[in-house]
Amino acid sequence: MPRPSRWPDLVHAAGEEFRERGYDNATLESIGARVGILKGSVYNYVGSKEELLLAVVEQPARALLAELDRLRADTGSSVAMRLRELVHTQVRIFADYYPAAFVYLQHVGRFRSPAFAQFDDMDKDYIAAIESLLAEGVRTGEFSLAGEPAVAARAIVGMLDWMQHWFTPHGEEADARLADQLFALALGGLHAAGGVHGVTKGIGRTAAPVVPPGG
Amino acid sequence: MPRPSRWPDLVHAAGEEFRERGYDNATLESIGARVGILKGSVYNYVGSKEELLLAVVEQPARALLAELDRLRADTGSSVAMRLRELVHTQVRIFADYYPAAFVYLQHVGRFRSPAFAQFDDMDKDYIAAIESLLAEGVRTGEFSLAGEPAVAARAIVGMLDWMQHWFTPHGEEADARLADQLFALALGGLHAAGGVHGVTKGIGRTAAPVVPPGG
DNA sequence: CGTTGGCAAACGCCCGGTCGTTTCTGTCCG
DNA sequence: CGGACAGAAACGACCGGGCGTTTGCCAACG
Repeated sequence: MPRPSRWPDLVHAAGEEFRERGYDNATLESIGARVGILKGSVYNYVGSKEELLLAVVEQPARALLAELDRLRADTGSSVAMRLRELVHTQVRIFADYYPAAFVYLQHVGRFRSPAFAQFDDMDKDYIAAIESLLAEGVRTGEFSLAGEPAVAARAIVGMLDWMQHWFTPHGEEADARLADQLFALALGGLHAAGGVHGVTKGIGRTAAPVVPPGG
Repeated sequence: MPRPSRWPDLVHAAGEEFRERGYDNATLESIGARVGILKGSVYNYVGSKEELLLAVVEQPARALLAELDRLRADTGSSVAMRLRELVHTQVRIFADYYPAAFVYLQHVGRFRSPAFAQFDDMDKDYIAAIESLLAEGVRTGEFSLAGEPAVAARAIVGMLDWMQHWFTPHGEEADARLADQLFALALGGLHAAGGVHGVTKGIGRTAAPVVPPGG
């Protein structure tokens, strides 16, 4: 039996351990145990615990970054189609980088070390991009949003990012169906937020912005 | 100058510390420092660190539990109005119990100690209640949901619970406006998810459920 | 025989929790 | 008025365990 370097196994084991217990509660002993070695031996492959976290988080983060670039580059499709692409891609990332993507979400915005600052920045870029995407939809009249794009963007991001608490991959097809459902919910909310439905009549006339600029 | 017991101050300080650093990274020394005493003195008021977490999380949890009861008891109003009430109440809880409510959300579903098991149970009840609320809306024809109520419920919960990453209280009025926006987004998504909009045509015909029963 | 990679043990730090001691305050007597 | 006393509350040194990290040693292998 060939004995490949255990680095990838350790990263994978760390991802699962971080997801189940959280980075702080996960121990190198338990991570090592997953690949059948003791914690001291882990250091034959790993420089530090933080390096493991970085490795876990790196791949989904890069995938998300690529999606961000794609979203910004795409100016041809309608806003709805771009949003659909966004939702589908994010669900795909959850499935493909499971559970690493969940570890990323658990820690985003809370990274301490400067080595992770790029991820926090990326997160801000991501929400800003969605925000301006929605603003574009309003500007071009594709839908009419009574509220602020900042709120809608955060609602959509929340819907997607909260998936870490309930989503498990069920194959490409089922995951795509799920993405469709989420997309329909998101897009419908945008269309309806113009005040179509009677229940919202007379409310939501926003004078002052409700989300601070810093967000 | 009267010298009240420092228990409430300590709970408040702990709430802020837990929110900013996370429970694990927060130290009794830093919590004590916030009220001007050393960590040894903290134990004049506090039995353990976990007791502090319990105290922080208790009040917002009770408020949420009350909302859950209210939601279940209310069978007179329309599903939309009940959903509106739900959204408004949750935003109010965020504002009133800031930052304690955020600490609760950070830890919900991840509590280790049996003293916190009740909260995890409550969380499950909460999402189940929303799920059956949406199912009722479909049954009575108030809206037509092509997807599964389980998905829509989780999308709404995600939208609300993710607020921990961006919401800060801005006064009763502004917060209510924000709740209205969120409600409009949620309700619109439900109405539209029946397949009203052309973009969703031909997709989202769910044959197999996409969220496992255990969720 | 050198390299690889495993193990066991130890180190050092952090932090929750304990405890003997001090300091302050207010009250009760003489 | 003033000294004795009690209780509250703060201090700060210390303990013990957990865990990241280091180190020394040894077995297997080419």
